[in-house]
Amino acid sequence: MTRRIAVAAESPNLWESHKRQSIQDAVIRLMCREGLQNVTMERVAQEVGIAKGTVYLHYRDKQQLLEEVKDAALDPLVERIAEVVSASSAPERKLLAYALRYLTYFDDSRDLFRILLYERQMTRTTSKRYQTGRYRKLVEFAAAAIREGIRGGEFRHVDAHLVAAMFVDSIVAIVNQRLLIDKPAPVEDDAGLIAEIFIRGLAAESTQRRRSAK
Amino acid sequence: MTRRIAVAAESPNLWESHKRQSIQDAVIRLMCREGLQNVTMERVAQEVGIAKGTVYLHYRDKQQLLEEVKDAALDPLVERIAEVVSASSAPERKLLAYALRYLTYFDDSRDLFRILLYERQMTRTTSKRYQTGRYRKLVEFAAAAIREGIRGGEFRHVDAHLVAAMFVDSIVAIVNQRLLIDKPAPVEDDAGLIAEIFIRGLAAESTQRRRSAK
Amino acid sequence: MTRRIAVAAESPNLWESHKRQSIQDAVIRLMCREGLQNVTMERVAQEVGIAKGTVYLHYRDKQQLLEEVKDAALDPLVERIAEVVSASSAPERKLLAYALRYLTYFDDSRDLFRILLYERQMTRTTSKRYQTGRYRKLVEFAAAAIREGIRGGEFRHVDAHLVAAMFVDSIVAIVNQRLLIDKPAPVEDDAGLIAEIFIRGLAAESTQRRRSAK
Amino acid sequence: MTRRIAVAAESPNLWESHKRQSIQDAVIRLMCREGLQNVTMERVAQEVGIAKGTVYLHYRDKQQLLEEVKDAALDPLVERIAEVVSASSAPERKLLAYALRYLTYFDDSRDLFRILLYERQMTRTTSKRYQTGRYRKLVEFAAAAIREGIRGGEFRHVDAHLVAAMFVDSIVAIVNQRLLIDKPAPVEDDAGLIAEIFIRGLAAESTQRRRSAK
DNA sequence: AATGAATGAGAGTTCATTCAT
DNA sequence: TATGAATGAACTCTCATTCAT
Repeated sequence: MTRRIAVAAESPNLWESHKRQSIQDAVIRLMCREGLQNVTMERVAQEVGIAKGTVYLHYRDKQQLLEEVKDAALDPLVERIAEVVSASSAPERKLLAYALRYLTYFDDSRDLFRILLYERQMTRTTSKRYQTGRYRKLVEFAAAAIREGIRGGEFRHVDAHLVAAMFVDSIVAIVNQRLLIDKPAPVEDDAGLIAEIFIRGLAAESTQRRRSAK
Repeated sequence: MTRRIAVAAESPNLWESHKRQSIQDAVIRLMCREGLQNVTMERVAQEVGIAKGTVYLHYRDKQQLLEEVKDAALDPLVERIAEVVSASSAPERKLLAYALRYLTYFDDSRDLFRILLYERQMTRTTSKRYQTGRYRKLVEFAAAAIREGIRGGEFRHVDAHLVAAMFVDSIVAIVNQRLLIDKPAPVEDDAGLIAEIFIRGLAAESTQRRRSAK
Repeated sequence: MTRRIAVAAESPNLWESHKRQSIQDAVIRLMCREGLQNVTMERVAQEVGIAKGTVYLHYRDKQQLLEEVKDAALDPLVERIAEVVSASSAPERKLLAYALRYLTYFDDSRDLFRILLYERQMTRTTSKRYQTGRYRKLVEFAAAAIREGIRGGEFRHVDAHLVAAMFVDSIVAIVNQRLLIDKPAPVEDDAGLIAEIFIRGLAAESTQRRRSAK
Repeated sequence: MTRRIAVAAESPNLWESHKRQSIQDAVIRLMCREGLQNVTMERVAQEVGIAKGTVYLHYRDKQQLLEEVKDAALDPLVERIAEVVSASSAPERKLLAYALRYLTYFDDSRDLFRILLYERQMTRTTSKRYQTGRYRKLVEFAAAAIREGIRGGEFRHVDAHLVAAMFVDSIVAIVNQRLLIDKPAPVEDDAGLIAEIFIRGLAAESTQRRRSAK
């Protein structure tokens, strides 16, 4: 998993950054191994092998730590999705690429994201950022692609935002299903399924005809 | 809302059942009014008007209470959805009815379900039951309808279970969007949108042609 | 030391009151024995022989506990002084009685009051109540007596409030001196000294003459 | 404000002395600006612009630092009062001069002295030194003047030490009142008031007559 | 059956002090 | 001499759970 923290060229900050990293890693290990409930500052410190007070040298309080862990884990996803949407490909390709990247990203570290996204305290902790932030962004990215399709005549006139939410959560549903299955299909297949359902589901009449005429 | 507690044939247990009911109601009132965070055993007892210790006469511990509240709130949904799927209508109608009932159900008491389903502690509490239980059932119901459509030739050959998961979480996505919007569209509209996306998305080539020829 | 807590006629409140009393007593014992610094909730509970959590059953937080200890210790003083001032005796007698009661009151439990009044945390804790409250009241009582004397012609025209403050703190000074001395003089003597200094110090010219003519 | 630290004849210690000075200044700035509560070793070091550990090179611990700050701030007062008392003027003039210098001294930097003298932690910190030290000295100075007056026949036979304590705390009372008032009277007026009360209060019968005959 | 006072482990947080560099 | 990261004990407060009545 790639976690990126703003690291200026200064060397001491690099070191500081390493330590924050260790703490964040400990949080994640703890989350995955013992559940969010057991992520106490004491345990975190213990896990890193430092004193409880030392954690407070790097993070103002627990909430800040948790937020940063979440951000570090999810921001790259948002960025990667943003790339997809700002590309110049057709809306249909965008939806496909969107689903593909999403699935790929989560496939890398399933457990972590399940906790990060679906454990309550995490949601609480960052609810504001999340609701107005990441999730909303992800939905908006999808909505943008859909609107583009509508404008271009490929898609029917639908409430793009609503369908975008469906699209995003459909991906999440697949992420979850993949978590439950021992040997899930290749991400490409599942991404293809999602994209196809929505592309067809959204297809304008004319497109449908063309499609069916193919 | 119909809530059923395992009641053996004994008559005095009816009284017991009443009391459990009061406690559960108190939990729900508290959840909606003050948030899950403030659902402490103390407050629950206070709300019912009994002593804290008395709650433990009816529930082993807090977790059991919370689980039962969740079950009581969500089981009726599962039942109502089950009815839809076991009807003899066409798969397309079933998906529509499914989405409609789901949305309607949640629309009735938004706050409660938001907490019940998306607050972390609730998820934690019942995560096992949920994953192997209710959610799975709901997905299976949708999958059944989809398989039916596939067998009947109306739907393409897809992984019914996967698409069913997408379908269910798409509804959840809409439920969530409706929670964020002040004046959401009529449930019928949103249910229609969901159903249409998936029906079209799933439509077999032949069906597509027929549809587009309409 | 008499501490009085509003005790209604109800019996359970009496019991509750007893327990609060025990806790307050423990606080006082701790203060005197080991200093305010060692008055932690843990130690207090230990001293009473109860659990830390139990203290919080009776007091919202530490501050409330400390405030109540202070109030319980000092309110009676204020009441007793209030009696003196509202009597119908001559201003001179009032000042004497004032000093006497003050000294007597503190003489009963020296250590306690030293801490209560002069330890910083106590001042902090209750600073608002104190500054606008008890101390101000005590000063105002003395000021009232002085104003009365001014109106009656016995005292010169002075800033009654300022002199009252001097009067009160002079008493405190004597209280403190008594705390430092092994065998202090009888309170009556010291009270007499204070009263005489201020009565003479305030005496109007005419009064002075009369006095000196005696 | 002149602060003098015991500096032996060694020259390198001059430098040491400078650094202690900076630290003490920082403490005072911090006290006045943000309150005693925020005087942590961290903040002190920050304020000086040195590392926290460096502070411990100059002061054994926090308590020692605070004590020295207090000493440095109050010793000059004691010295100035000492001058007054050792002068050759009449006892009445001495009391007036005493009060005047005292008030003037505190009037210069009210906030600092309020904290230094009345914040709990400071009192705690230096209570022993204070009681047997500075305060005692101040009282003794006043007592000396009073005894002088008694010997000279101007004052009545009273317990000089006790009245001296009253005198000093009366001044403190006025200092405090001045701190609470927006626009206090000129120090001369208040000093005059104090001195007059005590001079008259102490006046021997003969003196009283002379006075009233004026 | 019902009570509710008592418990006590454990949470997050602060800060004076130390010590390897 | 100076650093400042690290420490860890101590603090206040919460709350699920127990148990004598």
